[in-house]
Amino acid sequence: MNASPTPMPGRPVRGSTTGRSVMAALDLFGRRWTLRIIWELGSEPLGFRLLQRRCDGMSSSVLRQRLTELQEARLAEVLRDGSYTLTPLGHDAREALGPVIEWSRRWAAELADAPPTAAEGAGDGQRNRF
Amino acid sequence: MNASPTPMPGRPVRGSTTGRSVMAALDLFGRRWTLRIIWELGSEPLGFRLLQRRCDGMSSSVLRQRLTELQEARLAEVLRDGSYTLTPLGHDAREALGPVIEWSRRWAAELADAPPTAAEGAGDGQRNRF
DNA sequence: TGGAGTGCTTCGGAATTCGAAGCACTCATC
DNA sequence: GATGAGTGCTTCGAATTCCGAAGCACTCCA
Repeated sequence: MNASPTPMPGRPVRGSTTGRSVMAALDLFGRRWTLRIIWELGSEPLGFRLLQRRCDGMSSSVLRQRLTELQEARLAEVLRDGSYTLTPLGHDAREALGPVIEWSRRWAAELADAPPTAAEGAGDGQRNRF
Repeated sequence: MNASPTPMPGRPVRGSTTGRSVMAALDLFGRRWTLRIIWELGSEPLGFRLLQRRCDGMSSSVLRQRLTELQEARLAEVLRDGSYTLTPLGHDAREALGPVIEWSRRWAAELADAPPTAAEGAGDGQRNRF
């Protein structure tokens, strides 16, 4: 498998020596596809290939990696029939994600009428404001 | 600069053809350090170098990239004095992250007494359950 | 006139992600 | 009982992303 161990609370995480649980969570969630997988898995148990399709055909190798991480972190588990689900803890996590989803709607709304025109951080005018 | 454009609601996102705002948000937040930056920036405005230190010395190139993305997404902005803050929208986002932080505590607690022993998804027993 | 500190860029190497291909297997259907 | 379709999962080379040290231009203070 690849490198970087599954972030867990209590011990140092990638790029952090503190080991605070928040940072561990932020690291876990801050990996490509992790949030998405939790989201998709939240509504119903899914088999590997179906889950992959739900995630816009993400690469199987990474999906496998993420699923392993989520299992190690006790957010997901495999059912008898081989499909994946969220554990109670995993469902909690997904619920915790609820406000983020709500926020994204406001975000979309806000960007809708706000002028996306401005030279938004592109190679804009003032370079050094010293 | 690097590739992959800043995810924005309304148009297709990396690995998604739907363009639903939720997916855009999940993509934006699912980039390394993004959540962390929002988190650190939430408490007070920070200059580039200080922010970098707060983020466990993350690489400056990526920090620059993330800050640009966050500005484009209207979550962050630069103050007169050159320091970075969250916009109101950005603060909303951070608040939306609150439950995730709470959850991480429960997560830590749960993993504390749960047996971290089991062969958790490692090359465990049954390979193909067909 | 020096440091010391800042925002930010460059760039080569390391790590992660992608995606197509394939393996082993099950479950119909023929 | 061969065939085809579907499944979970691996492998592996290439593309992308990330890292981190170094450096540039500049400001502020002594």
